[in-house]
Amino acid sequence: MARYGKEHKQTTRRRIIEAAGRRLKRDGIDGSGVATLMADAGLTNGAFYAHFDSKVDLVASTVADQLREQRKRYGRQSLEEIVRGYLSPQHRDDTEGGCPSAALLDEIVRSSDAVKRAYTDGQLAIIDDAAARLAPDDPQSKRVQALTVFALMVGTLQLSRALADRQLADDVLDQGIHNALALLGVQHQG
Amino acid sequence: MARYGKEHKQTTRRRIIEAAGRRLKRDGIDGSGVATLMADAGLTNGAFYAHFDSKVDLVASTVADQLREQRKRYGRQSLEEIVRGYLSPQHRDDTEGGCPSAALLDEIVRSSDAVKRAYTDGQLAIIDDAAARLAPDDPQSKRVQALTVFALMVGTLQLSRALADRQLADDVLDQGIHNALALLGVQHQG
DNA sequence: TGTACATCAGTGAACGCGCGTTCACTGATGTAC
DNA sequence: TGTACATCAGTGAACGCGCGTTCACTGATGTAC
Repeated sequence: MARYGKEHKQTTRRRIIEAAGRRLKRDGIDGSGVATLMADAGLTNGAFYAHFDSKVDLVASTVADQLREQRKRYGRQSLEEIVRGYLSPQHRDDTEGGCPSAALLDEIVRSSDAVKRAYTDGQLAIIDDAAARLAPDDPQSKRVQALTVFALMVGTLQLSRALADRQLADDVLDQGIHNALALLGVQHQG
Repeated sequence: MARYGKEHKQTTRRRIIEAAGRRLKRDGIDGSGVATLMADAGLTNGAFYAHFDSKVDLVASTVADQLREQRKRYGRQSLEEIVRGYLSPQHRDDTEGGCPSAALLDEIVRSSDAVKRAYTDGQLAIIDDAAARLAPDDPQSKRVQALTVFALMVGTLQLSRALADRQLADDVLDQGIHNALALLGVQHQG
């Protein structure tokens, strides 16, 4: 291989992390091997350790990246748009492109401290953004509420994904939107 | 080994399934090997296939058993007791003795159809019990509500487990109890 | 009552395989002269 | 401008290990005589 500009290696690292985001959410952490993760990025297994210390290092970096991207996306939407998008059939049917919490939360809980810390830090940043919208003058007062509404959304999406009955799964999403908006005190019709 | 009474093999099977319930919730499905699961039951790996067709068969049987036990336990409690017990610090800190949904839901979603079917069937039985309490004359009308409140509880417990900040994790549980009881229309103080 | 045999739950070694990780090597490019 | 060399991202084979699964064997007991 070639000697590239100094940005090349960083670009490759990003490519690995982005592909890993999709793969991990699809097959789980334990279900995704290093060779597969590298093949997804168009590379072979041997190059992995030039970019990451270990698989755990990649997982922690990927979780952090996923949450950073999610936070950026949510910054452009209203709380109601976030709730409606989150609890949509499209999101339910797109695990690999969707919320990392819904796909990986209970595997993250079982993971090493590095992964848990990356998750907690990234998630709380998203939560604090939401709390700041609920109470711009005292965000701290809305932190727990924002967390529990997010928990409701995560659990509802997971359960909707587990239900084989499509109609029931759709009804659960609609009821989840209703519950989430009610707890947020957001006005809505439907 | 000996030739035992005809109930002996069934007893051993139960022992494997009960130990597997704890191990799977602790280490996850992919994280629990057949040899470990058998050692937990005081046996060696070779005997496994005298009791189960495959690891998937054990997982499906264990998920079904876990939900059957959970349903039985909930039959002796009021809805408010269930909610308060579910969202207690004790339950959060006892993953291996606790709710199989909170520990395994997103891994179950990724599993084979046999495991998903065992999960859906067992979970809906619990949900229909709850719906029958909410509206004895028309349980069907409360099914979706019962499902979404359960989803809230699962998501809240998972998130509480992920948070390193103990105070915040406790506050999330308390707020979750408040939200769940409010959505159920149950009177409560606190 | 005593002996020979059938039963069968459980043992433990082995199977091929993919895991995370290591490492000697490759080869296209930028740099030095 | 042309050649020799240093760089270093990436390759691909190999490591020991644990995975799910198979199978020849064991040995304590119940049954037959």
